Amino acid sequence: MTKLSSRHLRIVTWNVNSVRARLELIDRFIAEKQPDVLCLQEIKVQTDMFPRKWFEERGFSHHAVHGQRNHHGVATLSRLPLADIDSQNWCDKDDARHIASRLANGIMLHNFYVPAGGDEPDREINPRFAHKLDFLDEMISWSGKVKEPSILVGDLNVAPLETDVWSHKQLLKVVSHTPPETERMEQLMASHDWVDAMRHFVPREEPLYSWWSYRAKNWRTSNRGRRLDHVLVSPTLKDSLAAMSVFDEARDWERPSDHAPVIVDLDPTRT
DNA sequence: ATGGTTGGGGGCCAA
Repeated sequence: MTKLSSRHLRIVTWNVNSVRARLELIDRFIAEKQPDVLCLQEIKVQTDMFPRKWFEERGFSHHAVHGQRNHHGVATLSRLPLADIDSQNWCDKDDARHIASRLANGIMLHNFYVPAGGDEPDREINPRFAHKLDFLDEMISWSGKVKEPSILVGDLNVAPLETDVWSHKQLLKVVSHTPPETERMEQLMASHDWVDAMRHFVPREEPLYSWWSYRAKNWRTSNRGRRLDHVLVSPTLKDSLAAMSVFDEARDWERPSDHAPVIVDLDPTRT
């Protein structure tokens, strides 16, 4: 919007819950916030049906898309060139849950959609929860080999801190905030010394959410949110962090996603 | 303790 912010590299992560259902929302978001790189999750469309032209018309001519029918799917759309586009399978499934790409300044950008894990937080009776824990374990060992400088974004479906949920006590047995998940999140952070870019700007004592259930009426007043979306940066990128915001206004727009976009500005002179 | 909403797809399942 301002000339000042145009000096920054603006990266956004947003679980849109179907890209095709959200084009008007994304259009408005692009116009208002002028992102440079959009990392979307849950695009819910197969790769060859992704609306590439629609994004090209809005200046996002560089695409890294990993989609599938029905579920999941991730896409990174950029105004700046993307190189080394790569995706891989996780937990020996061909779910579309990850896409990697490299920005011109050499930063590797990893866009993830971690399994939600179902309702029952018991891996013995809930295979979805078992899959989620296995996926996180695989991410932890993979992350230990990630080279700097990298950025890991996405819907990780884990709210790691007590202040990342509306009630720590009431959510301890609710999938997304159980000890086996939050412990794995800690291990993931330690595996690369990732810097939590959101908490870099908001003290850990303060509530910070990025998702509010569709099922709650008056989501803003009841504010039963969770921080499921994350932006992690390599230690060498810490000094480039310039600003962060959860754009919760978009949760109030017509036909919203249940996730709000998370916006992070980097100072490219410090990357 | 329960139910509440949304999207994809083609009839309930996943979130």
